[in-house]
Amino acid sequence: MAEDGTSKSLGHHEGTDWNDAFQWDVREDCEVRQILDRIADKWSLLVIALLDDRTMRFTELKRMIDGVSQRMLTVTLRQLERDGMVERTVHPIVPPRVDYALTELGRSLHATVQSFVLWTEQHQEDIAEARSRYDRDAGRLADAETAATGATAATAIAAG
Amino acid sequence: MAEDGTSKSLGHHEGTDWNDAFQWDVREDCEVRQILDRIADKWSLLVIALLDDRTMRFTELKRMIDGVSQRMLTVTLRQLERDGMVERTVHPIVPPRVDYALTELGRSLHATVQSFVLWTEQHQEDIAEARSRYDRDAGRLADAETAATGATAATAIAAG
DNA sequence: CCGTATCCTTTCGGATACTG
DNA sequence: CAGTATCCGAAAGGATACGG
Repeated sequence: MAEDGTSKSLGHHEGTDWNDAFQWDVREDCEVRQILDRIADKWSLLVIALLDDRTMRFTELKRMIDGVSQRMLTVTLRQLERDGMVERTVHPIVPPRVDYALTELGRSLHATVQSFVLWTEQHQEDIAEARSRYDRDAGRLADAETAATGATAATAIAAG
Repeated sequence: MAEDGTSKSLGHHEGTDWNDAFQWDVREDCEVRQILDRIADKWSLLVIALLDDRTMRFTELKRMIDGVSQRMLTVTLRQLERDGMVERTVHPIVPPRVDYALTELGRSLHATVQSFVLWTEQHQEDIAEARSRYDRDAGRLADAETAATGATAATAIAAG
């Protein structure tokens, strides 16, 4: 493993190859972060997923997601509309009818979302297993580390 | 792995193509949702991204992300460790040294994350543009819809 | 039917202080 | 260095009531 502490600064992009020198702009104002926080929130991905199938009305979406409150569905749809992901069509009839559809931008995101969901489906058992293991072993390091430090504290003195 | 067929009500439609009959398990207890909420939170993706490059220590991560508080970095790392995404190695020396590395599971996620980030980078201008447009036109529907409903309210009566 | 407005609870997350 | 514990403000999000 790498012993040296050659920490590279992430403030600027130099390497363009993601596999070699992978680095984001990790700052708070990074746009990738902003956008990701938006579309990866509690409901957005579900809305995108459902709308990729077909155009839907407000009540349809609300019924199909059915954990969502009226307020949050409205907020989510407004955000997605603002980001240019969904298009909102109001039909001026007496019982109002509003249709929501994905834009081209929204459809292009769906392909990526799909791969994400696929990964999750493929690995959910691994994760569940890892969690069980972790929860079962909780508290094991109290013993282990006390013994370890007691044995090596006098011999292993590292420089700050 | 994952050759179940018991817990999912997803895959039993004849149209297994995502483009045709796309549907998730949209419920609250959907595991895809659970996992997605975990890894798509404020810091997890950044940690995964940085650790894919190489093994890092706690302070290194803290310095490179540098918007994160000590508390949140610890919480994030514990969650990722619990989910089997990162491995934590404690060296029993006097100034404690703890290394964090991605597991195989974590590395497999990185590929997907990468495509996600790529999409965001490619479309961030479109999104910024859409937002400007939306914000500029805020309030336009007050006039438009008032006029529209006023003209059509008497004639358009739709059934419930 | 499709929202908006308000209230209120829960959660997130930073600041700080302390431990080994 | 690498945490843990506690406090507290901010934000997310549900419930409800009301409006067009």
